[in-house]
Formats: sequence, structure tokens, C-alpha cells
Amino acid sequence: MSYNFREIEAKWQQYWKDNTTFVAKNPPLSGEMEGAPKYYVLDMFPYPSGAGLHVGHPLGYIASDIYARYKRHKGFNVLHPQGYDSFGLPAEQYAIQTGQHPAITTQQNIARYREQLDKIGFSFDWSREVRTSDPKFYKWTQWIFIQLFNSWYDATEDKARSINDLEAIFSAEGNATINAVCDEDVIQCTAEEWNAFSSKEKQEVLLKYRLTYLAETEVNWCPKLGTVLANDEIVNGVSERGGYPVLRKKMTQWSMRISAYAQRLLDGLDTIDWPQPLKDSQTNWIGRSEGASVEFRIQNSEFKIEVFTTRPDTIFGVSFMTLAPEHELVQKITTSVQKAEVDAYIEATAKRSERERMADVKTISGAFTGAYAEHPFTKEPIPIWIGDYVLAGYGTGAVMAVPCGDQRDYDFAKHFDIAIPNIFEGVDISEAAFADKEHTIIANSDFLNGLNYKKATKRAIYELEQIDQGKGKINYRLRDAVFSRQRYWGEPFPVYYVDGMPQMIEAKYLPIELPEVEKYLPTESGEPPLGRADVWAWDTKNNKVVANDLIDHNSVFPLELNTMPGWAGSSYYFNRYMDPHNEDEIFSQEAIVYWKEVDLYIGGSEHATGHLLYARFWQKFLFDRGIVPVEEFAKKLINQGMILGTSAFMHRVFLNTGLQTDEAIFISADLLENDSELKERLVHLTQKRGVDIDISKINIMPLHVDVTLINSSNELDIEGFKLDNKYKHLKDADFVLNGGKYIVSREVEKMSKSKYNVVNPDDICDDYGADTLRLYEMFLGPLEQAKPWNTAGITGVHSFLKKLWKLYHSPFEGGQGDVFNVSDAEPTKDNLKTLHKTIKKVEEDIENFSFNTSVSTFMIAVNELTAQKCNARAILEPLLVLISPYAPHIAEELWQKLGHNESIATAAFPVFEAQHLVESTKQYPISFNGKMRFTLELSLDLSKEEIEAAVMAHEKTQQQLAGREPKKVIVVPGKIVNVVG
RNA sequence: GCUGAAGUGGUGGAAUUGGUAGACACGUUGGACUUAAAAUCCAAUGGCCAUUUAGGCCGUGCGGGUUCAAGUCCCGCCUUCAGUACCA
Repeated sequence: MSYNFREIEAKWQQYWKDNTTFVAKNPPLSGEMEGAPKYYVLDMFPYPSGAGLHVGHPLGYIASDIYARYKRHKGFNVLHPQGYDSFGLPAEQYAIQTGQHPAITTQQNIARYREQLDKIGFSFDWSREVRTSDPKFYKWTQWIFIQLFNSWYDATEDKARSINDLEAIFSAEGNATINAVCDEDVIQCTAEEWNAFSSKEKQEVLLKYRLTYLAETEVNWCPKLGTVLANDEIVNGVSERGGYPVLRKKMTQWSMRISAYAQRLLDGLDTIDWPQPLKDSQTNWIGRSEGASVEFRIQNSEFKIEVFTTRPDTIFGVSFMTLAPEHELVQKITTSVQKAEVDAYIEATAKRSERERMADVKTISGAFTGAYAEHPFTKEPIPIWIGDYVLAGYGTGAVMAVPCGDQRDYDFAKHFDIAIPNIFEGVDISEAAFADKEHTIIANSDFLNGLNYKKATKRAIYELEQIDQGKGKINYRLRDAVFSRQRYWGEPFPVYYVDGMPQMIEAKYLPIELPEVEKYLPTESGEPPLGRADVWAWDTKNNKVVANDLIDHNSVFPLELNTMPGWAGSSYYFNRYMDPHNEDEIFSQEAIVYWKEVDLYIGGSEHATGHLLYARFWQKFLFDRGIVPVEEFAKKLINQGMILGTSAFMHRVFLNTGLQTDEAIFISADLLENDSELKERLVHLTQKRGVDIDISKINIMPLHVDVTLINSSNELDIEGFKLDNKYKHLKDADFVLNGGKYIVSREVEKMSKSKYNVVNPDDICDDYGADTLRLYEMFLGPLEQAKPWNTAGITGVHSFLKKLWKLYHSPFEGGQGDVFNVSDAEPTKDNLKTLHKTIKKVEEDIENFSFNTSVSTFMIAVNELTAQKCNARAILEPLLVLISPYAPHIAEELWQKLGHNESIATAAFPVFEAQHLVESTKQYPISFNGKMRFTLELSLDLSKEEIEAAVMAHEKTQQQLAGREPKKVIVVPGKIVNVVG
């Protein structure tokens, strides 16, 4: 019987399903698992796209699966769930085009994903599956939204608290004393005033404190997608999805007060074991900077400009101020003389898209407002300009310009011929600004003269505080997150409006399910798609969703038309897996206290500033409100690298002969390097066209060709190409061959359908089996590294599995055929040595996530045992357990043949015994004069004196070579460092 | 520009705390088996020199340094990739 992977894999996948082998149990546990420690291994759940999985997708899942299976062998109660992030744009866009309900598309895609995932043999606990678009799931997304609405951030206690506490404080002492993170334009009121407020006035004030709030904000509007986007959904000034232009627009939107958590999100990074690059990008995104806020009075006006600066030490170098063109004071302070110029400038900048503004940072532009501010210390007048190098969204949207210390200010001053006073001792600023903080002595600055950066900063802040025109401040780049999307396929808000004020629907009436609409586009009046729903009003008497025409603004009110963004559901799903079917609570206390947090989270680094930041934010909020017991949701995180595709290119030649021709000529890639060869080969084609060719005028365009038409020597299957429907417009093409072959060139790129370089895992499973796929994906290289897929190398791991199979089958002596052949014979010393060195290595590898090297270790072990003709059960049984996390199907099959009734998944991981590695030699750490160290391999039976003599002799040789006298030798006995065979 | 990661054969990649560089695999070459192919097995495979044998020299991006010993540590460069970018 040979290794029939198709049969084996189908059999065991069915077995695991039938026996619920991987269903995790919540406490209280009984039986075998009683008292077992928990371990939670999680993958970032996929968005089920219509394209299905390619070989890159399962990489992280295979790694987490190996780790989960390993932890089971180690006696842990493992939670390893999977689900789908199933709300999202592609299904909606498909719905807009075809009219098919996104729920149906999503359902189909999920079915396809599941089929593909099942083929790979993952140990997922599918009984805990969640889908973010399932009302049973988004009920709790809506519930968390309500909790956020009903909370505010207490900056003194540094945590979120119930809004009820805030109301109590207001009615007792007003809002003047409260230290809360809130909108800046909140009005001050005393207790008496508060208590006299109408309900609506109270709601308006409270809304400015809530952790999710409605506010008119400038948002990133994408007209093409018809929705707003969060900052992390914009890449290089265009939408991440589709690459459409993005404009700034003012809209009333729900926002999440993530900025309240900026410092804690930063501090928390020190407590979690996440990759440094990922932590760095979160740190950058949060963008903490220390400095001061300074207030500048405007001359002849009651207005003041507040600026943020990291260089208060340079305050005497201020020679002008610059406001962002969108700054609210611009209209108020501009003099009538300057008005026309300023308005023209504002109009010009508004027209430029975000992208143009970013691309064009060199052009200096601005306009003078005609107004002057007053220097806080010198009282000198300072001209106020506007300029688009100042961003409305950062700090206060205004800067105090210090041209001698900041290059942008310097350039602006040069361009508009503004004074550049020098306030640095012994520094030449005739060519450029001097921005080096570390080597600065301040001059021409009154009380700051002679101080360095640190001291001057401190003193400047102190002096500003004395005159009440500034204070030390920490500024964050992180902005509050916009939470409204003008889309259909997302979670509806549990919100209705009374008199324009948002009201939460009581939790017991959740979920508020998505209404049906006849079209998935925005309404004619520009409202979101939910504006098309006929049944979308909230009846407060009967507490249910009713038809719109019943709205009377008395007991029936309109519901919110926006939906939540894609990151809503993914910000807490990991907690829901702990108790996914609970209908009464988001999860039971028992479940959350037992599972607590994700121990190992595996996913792509592209979520660094999106999902992973939002999820940490929600987790901290839920922690503050006592809903979860830990502040960080994932202890350890690993970013798997992308598996890239190897695209193939044909090269189409354009002769530029001046003749119009549609004929396609493809030239073999190996002819491209050599001009004379190329010309020679093209001659007959040019003669055919009756022209002479000039090689220098030839144009060659590469064309992606489907990699399935290429063999392992980069040769194109020309017949296959001509029959391929995709290329039917090229079926009459001429091929310029080399040695009868058409060779393509190759390039490593991201795997994508449009590049025809996608390798489908199903095909690999059919040809080689899931175990081969799993092993090969691990063997390809380090988990965290990006690497190109190369199907050619797969035969190596596949033949390893065949050898493994043979090791348990072919009798080495006297037998015939492929009979299962494992004996109870005593293992030899060599057998034991091979086994234990494998145990040691594999265990270390798995703990270090170096899955690639353990595959090599297995190969060596099998080769050695085959050479040793080992068929001892005492060796072959534990070996199987070592391999089973990587290649579970073949391991199960052989395990059963060894006479086990239980799945190998429940077997204990073999224990490493060091003595089997010791044979005749031992390595000693040696120290000379207590300083120098190396190890020496010596025979085991030597005495200490003999060892020292040997070491001395060794040392003597070493020293003689170096021309010095040997030193005193101290042998540190006992410790085995390593053993070489 | 800033931040981070990484540079090792023809290729993917190994190499504990500094301790025989190139494990393992692909590819290539030669051989066995076969009518043939596939599959399988065996051997060789960093470069150069020597080859009757023994062996020798050079080699981990570049230039220095520390050390008995450096792919690994230190200093200075170069290159590539990733993230981020008028952040005051």
C-alpha cells in the first residue's frame, strides 16, 4: 500500500468533524481536561472575497494550527476558533452592479472559503464560528456602541466612567471643575445653570463628553465610493479600496473618542509581545510630541491664536505666524485690504485634492491676512499669514513661525521676504535653518540667553505660565475616529432621533436588523442607502422597528441612516469566540475570566494602524467599564509575511515601421539581451512586411501571461496559449522562438487575479495533498518574511512524506511489499539519539516559531532512521507525535495503524531525555583566567586532570600559533553544552 | 527626510550564548533501474589551485576594529525592502 494522500486526508477530515475532535470546552471542565491550563490561538479572521483563497492566505493559519496542535499535545485546553469578517465593500459593490443581496453573495463566498479551508485540515473549532454580518453577532456590536455612548473619559482617574456619574457631578457642581476629555467648544455651566437646562440642552452638553459622539467634522469624503473614510483607509491620498480621490468635507458624523486613550495605547505597547515594526508604526500613528501651547493676542481685536510648538525655547525667533487656510479665525481677522487676496488663496487650495497637496510640497504658497499678533514677551507686532504647509488637522491648525529654527518656516520667510532673526549663538543661518536641538545655545532672547534647548524650554514655559499665555502641553497626532459610513452592508446603529438628538435603543430590543432596500445606492437626495428603506422608524411605545410613514415625532421616530465601519465587528470578535452562542450577555463572566485574552494572535502587518489599534482601544474601554478583565486583548502577536506570486511575462514587439498593423509578435525572453541576435531573428518578419528595421526603434511591451501555461523551465505552452479564452484576440500572433522554445521572463509580485500569477491551494491539495502543502508553506522560509511561491520545490517535501510512509511500511529485511511493519524491538542507541535530538530541536523550533527548520529536522530524522533500518515502536510512535502538528493527516493514519483508537491530537508530546544524546564525547565550557571562554569536545571517560591537560595542550597550540605563552586554565565541569555525533 | 528590518552558493534558506559557514531542499551534472519516459535510488555540487595521493588558498554587501576565535560584537559606509511623511 503506497501513500494515498487523497484517501487519507478525506478520511481524517471527516473523522475530526464526526468526532468533534477540536471543539474546545469552557469551564467548568471535567474529565481529562480538568485543571488543564488554557491557551487561546487566534488568526485574524478573513473577509470572504469572491476570488477565494490563494496559497498565500493559509500561511498564517497553518502556523497557528501547528502551534495550536502542539499546545494540545502539551496538555493545554486550546481555543482555536475561526470566523468571517463578513461586512464590507466588495459585496455591496457587487450588489449595486447586479442587484443581488450582499447577504447572498457573502453566504456563497463563505461556503467557498470553508470548502477550501477544510481541505487543508485545520484544527479549528467551527462550533464557535462567528460572522460579523450575523444579527446574532452584531447585536453585541450595537451593544458595545451603546456602552460607549453611555460613557465619558475621566482624565483624573484616567479611565472611562458611566455617563450617569457625569450627570451627577454636573448637577452637584456644574462642569467647571471636571477634568474630562471632551470637545473643546463645550460651554461652561454652574450646577444651577445645569439643573435649569432643558432635557435637550443637557443632551447637547453631554454629547460633547461621550466616548462616541455626533459632531460636525471635516471628514475624508470619497465621492466615487459615496462614503467617508477613516485616516487609515486612505493610502497616498486616495482610497485604499479602489484608489479613488478623496476630498475634505464637513459632515455630521458619529466619532469615537480614541484620542482619550492615546497615552494608554502608547503605554500598553510596553506590556505586549508584538513585533517591533508594528509597535513602531502604532507609535508613529499616535504621534506623541511634547511641547507647549502658546497664546498670541491679535492686535486691535478680541481674538487670540493658540499654537502648539515643540520649540518654546525659540519663542524670541518668531517673526510671523501661519494659519491653515481652513482655520476659523482667518475670516474674522483678515483686513479688508487683504480680503480679496486671502479669499483667492483659500479657493485655490480648496480645489486641490489631498493628493495634489501632498505631491507638491516644494511649491511655497500663502497669503498675508493684514492682521498682526502681539509677541507675548516683546509685545512686538507679528504679521499673520495663511499657508497650506500648515495642516488644519494637526495641533491647532496654526503655528508660530521661527524661520531660523525650522526649514519650512525658513523657506516661507525667504519666499515672501519676511525677516529671519537669528537667536542661536554662533550659528550661520544664511543658507538654511538650524534645527539641531542638541547643540543649541539661545541668544538674543532676553531671559533665555545662554541656555541650552532643555533649560530654555523649561524656562520659556514657566514664563508663559506667569503671564497666563501658555503652558506645557503634549500633543498627539491621533485623531478621533469617524464611525459613520454611508453604506448599506454594515451594522445599523441602535439609534433614533428625537428633536434632532440621538437616543439609544434599549439593549433588550437588540439587534436592530438591517432593513431591506430595493437598491443599494444612496438616495436621490444624497442620503445613505438606508434612506431607501420603507420600514426604518422606531416605535417607542411598542419598541420595534416600524414603517417610515408612521413617523410622528411623538412616539415614532426616524432611525439612524448610516451604518458602522468595517472595523466595528473586528474590534471585539476575539472576545465573543469565548462564548459565541450566549444570547443574554456578550459573554459570560465565567468564559471571559477563564479564557481572558488571546495568547497568540497571527495575522498580517497591514492591520497595524487600523484593526489592531481600534481593537486595543475597545478592549481598554471594555476593561475600564469592567466588562473584560485585561487591558490588552492579545499577549503575543506575529505577522506572517506575504507569499508572493511569480508572474510570467511574454514580450510583445512593436516594430515602429510606420506601417499600421495589428499583428502581434512575441519574442522569446532569452533573445532580448542580445541586439544582433534579436535583429537576426526579426529579419524574416520584417521582410514579410517589406521594411527594414532599426533595432533602436523597436518597442517591447511585457504582457502578463497565466502562470499555469508555463512549465518549470519557463517555457510557454504555445498551443495552450492559443486555446486559452483570455488570449483569443492573440491567437494569430507570431512567435519568435529560440531553439524551438518560447521562454517567458519572470518577476516576483503580489499574488493577484489580474496578474495571472495566482496559485490555488486546492490544486496543490489535489496534486500533492494537504500535508505537503502545509509542510511546504512552512519550509518556504521564515514565517514573518515575505517570500515568493515556487511550486517547483514542492517535490522535496512531498517525497519526504513518501519516505515517512515507507519508514512505517517497507520491511527492511526478509519482508515483501508495502506491509505495515512496526515491531516491539528494543530501540538502538542510534535510534534513541535520532529521536531525542529531533524532539529537542522540534520543541525549540515550535516555541520560537521557526517552523521552517523543523521540516528539515524531520527530513534528517527520517533519513537517519531509514538508514538505521529502525522499525521500533518506541521510536516511531513518538516521532509521529512530533510530526502531527505539521502533517496531521498522515500522522493520524499511521497512528491508527499503530493500534490507537483515539486521535493523535490528544497524544502527549514526547519528553526529551538528554542522556540519549550523550555517547562518548562531551563539551566543556572552558575559562582562562576567568575571562576567555570556549568549549572543547572531549571523551566522556576522562578525569578532570586529564581534561585539564588536554585543554592545556589545546591552548598551547592556540597560543603558539599566536606567538604567546599559554595561560592558566580552569575547566567548568558537568554542563553539557552540545553533543556532536 | 524619518523609523524599522534585512544583505550568506545558481535558488529558497540553515548556523544556541562569538566556536568546523553553507544544514535541509530545489536546481544542475553523472550513474543505476527501464525498450523508453515517469517514478525511485546512488554520487558530486561555494570559488580558485592541485589531483597519483595528500592537500592548499580565498570566501557570509564594503572598509576598519575588538578577540585565541567574528556571518554573529563595535565604528564608518553602501544597497535593498517595508512603514510613514509639510506633525510645527
